[in-house]
Amino acid sequence: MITRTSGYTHYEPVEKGPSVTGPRRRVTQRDIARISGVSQATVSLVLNNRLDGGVRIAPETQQRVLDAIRETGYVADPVARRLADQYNRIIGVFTYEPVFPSGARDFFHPFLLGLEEQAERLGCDLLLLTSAPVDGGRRRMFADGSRIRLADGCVVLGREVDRGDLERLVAEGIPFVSVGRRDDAGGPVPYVGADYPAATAALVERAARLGHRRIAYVGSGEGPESYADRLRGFRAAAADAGVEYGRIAAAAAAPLDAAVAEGVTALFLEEPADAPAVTAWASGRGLGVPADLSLVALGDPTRPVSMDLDVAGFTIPRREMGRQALDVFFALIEGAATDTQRLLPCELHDGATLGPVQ
Amino acid sequence: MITRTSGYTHYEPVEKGPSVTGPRRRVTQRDIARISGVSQATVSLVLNNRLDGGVRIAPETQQRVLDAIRETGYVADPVARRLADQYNRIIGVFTYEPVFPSGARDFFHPFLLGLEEQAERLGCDLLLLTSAPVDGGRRRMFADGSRIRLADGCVVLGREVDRGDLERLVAEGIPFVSVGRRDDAGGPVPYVGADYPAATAALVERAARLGHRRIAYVGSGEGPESYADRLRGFRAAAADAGVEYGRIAAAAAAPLDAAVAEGVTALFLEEPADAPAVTAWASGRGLGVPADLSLVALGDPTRPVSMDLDVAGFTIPRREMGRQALDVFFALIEGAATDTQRLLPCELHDGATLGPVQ
DNA sequence: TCAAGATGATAATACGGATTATCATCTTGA
DNA sequence: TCAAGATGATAATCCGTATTATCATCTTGA
Repeated sequence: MITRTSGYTHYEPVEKGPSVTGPRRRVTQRDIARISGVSQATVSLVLNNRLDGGVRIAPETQQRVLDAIRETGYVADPVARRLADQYNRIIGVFTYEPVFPSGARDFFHPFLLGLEEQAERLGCDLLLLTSAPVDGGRRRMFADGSRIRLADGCVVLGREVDRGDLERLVAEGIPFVSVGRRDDAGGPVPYVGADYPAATAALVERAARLGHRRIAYVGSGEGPESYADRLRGFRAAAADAGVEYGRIAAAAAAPLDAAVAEGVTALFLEEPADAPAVTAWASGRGLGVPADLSLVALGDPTRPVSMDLDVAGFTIPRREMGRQALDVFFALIEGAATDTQRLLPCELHDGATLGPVQ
Repeated sequence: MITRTSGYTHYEPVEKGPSVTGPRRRVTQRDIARISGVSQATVSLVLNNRLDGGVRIAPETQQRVLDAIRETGYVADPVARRLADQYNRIIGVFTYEPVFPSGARDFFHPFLLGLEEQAERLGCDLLLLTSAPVDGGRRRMFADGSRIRLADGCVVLGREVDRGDLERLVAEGIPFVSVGRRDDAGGPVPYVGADYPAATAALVERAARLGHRRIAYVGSGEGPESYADRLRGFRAAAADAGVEYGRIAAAAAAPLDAAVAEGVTALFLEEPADAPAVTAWASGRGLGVPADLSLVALGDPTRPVSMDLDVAGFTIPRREMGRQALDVFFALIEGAATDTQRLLPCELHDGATLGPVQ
């Protein structure tokens, strides 16, 4: 059987009806050349201002070409440029989940805000790789007919990123930057992440200063790098401060009860979204927060309407991460020497759930 | 002086340092051809399964080619593909304001949601035209070096769209669709809009049935098409229902006072975001809502609004508008016969501010 | 036996732009 | 007067793929 490796479908070859304007043809350098009475090569040279080397074009000729360009509104076809040249100033944005989720409290939104802001500043466009086929709820980066190479490279967003995809990006030498720290994948992965270890450690220290002697990390501490980073920071800081610590696998009633029974006085939630559930559990047990038990969310304090509690935690600098991701990307492309692995500091948030031990 | 018309700057031609993997060259059809001892054309033919017409390739030959493809992991370069074809399945998204505003209740968000959803379904990518220069707070569509022609066409978003830009889009035959109804611009403008007249009329009729005999439209009724549409629907329905009506230029205290003095019992707000201000004014005057005065918001609030009042009005089907915008766009591209000017119904929202006249 | 058809594959070209080698033509200076 | 250099512009080629026209070679039937 012959499989279609390309996976690409043309627009329907429907015969176009009698359109008013006729079939739109792009204005090409050939057209500009014809209009201004020069060759295509000349147009290209003028356009790219490549008059440095041995090439020279008379000022009047240049002007004629530029005039024709202005009149026609000519713009170089980025696809052609990409083929001949190497870059087209299009930066792909790949996400495993839809870029625009329906939830109002959108996780990706701030990242995109930063990306867009910087893209505008740098004069490049963002290509949302929406065409990547979705398989089992997640987009596939390298499916047949993958269009990821349309752009100069890409920014990878996602709570959890496929290891294989990263390896392939590295192996194929496709320039890319991950938003969020990633472990090596057959080579160092460029990223701009949040400094979870430092932020978590700072909060642990704060708890220690407030007199907490037994604290617990609530969560798996594995899976996405961000989870592992939190746990790592937690452990290191607790050990440094001489605080006893343990880990609770999930924010369920049984393990939480056990922890409290063992004298734990502060809970550090890997997943900030667990805060409401834990609060409800505490309330059900008659535990006052922070009087009897302190609560820290290791990430952005999520405050749904249902919760009146101002949970202590830290803020991930999402917008700035987006911005710097593009900076790193350009540094990669241009071969500039910069740190291509950056961890940005998080802003600590005091909140009202971390108090002294009674 | 030579001006750079293209606005395009190459990435710095900096010499890349000694990379570990070296510059990996893509595997091309030529490579496959060499490996399997055939011509590049044969590879392409096998790959695309174009063996229907006069072209024939022996099964064994096909197998050799397919084997080589499998061994090398060859993937067609989408860029070259686009060049050979006419379209690149990239759809530009142009907005006059930043696509990702910081406001939580983002006005554009639902539109983009629909666009992304449909783009994924149709297998095309969205190009956010972020490189368009901003001039006086608004993006310029046709600035020098505009990259709008970079895509197969574009979707235009924005509360208010520049007439000149639309005319140029029409004149140049660039396929495009406006999200939101637009007046003709040197030709019919394809759009997917909200049916403001119908929604507004429905609310007017409802007020009439509730006994209101004097009602007022609060707003300019001009500027964006959406304002004019609301006023038109308002006038027509009021006349039909035999209700006396007038217009108040702005949601300011003086004209509102005057209206009430003249016996107006229901206010229809062109700009839903004015609701809080009007509510505050009513409360200040001791007017009960809806006991003494009914209030209707003609649409969704465009600005984040915090209000305890559940204002009667209607919901703009933003997500669906985004979806159908892409449908219309493809219909244009493919020359399919469809209505390229669509008004989608809004969903009426009862709320608690429209009541019977006491 | 040989023209007509079938079979299998390729050369050539297009797509639009970037780049290099090359070619005219014009100045100079000796 | 004429070679050397300066000047201005272009032809040719490449990038990777799709497509069409064309070309060999082999069968077949009368």
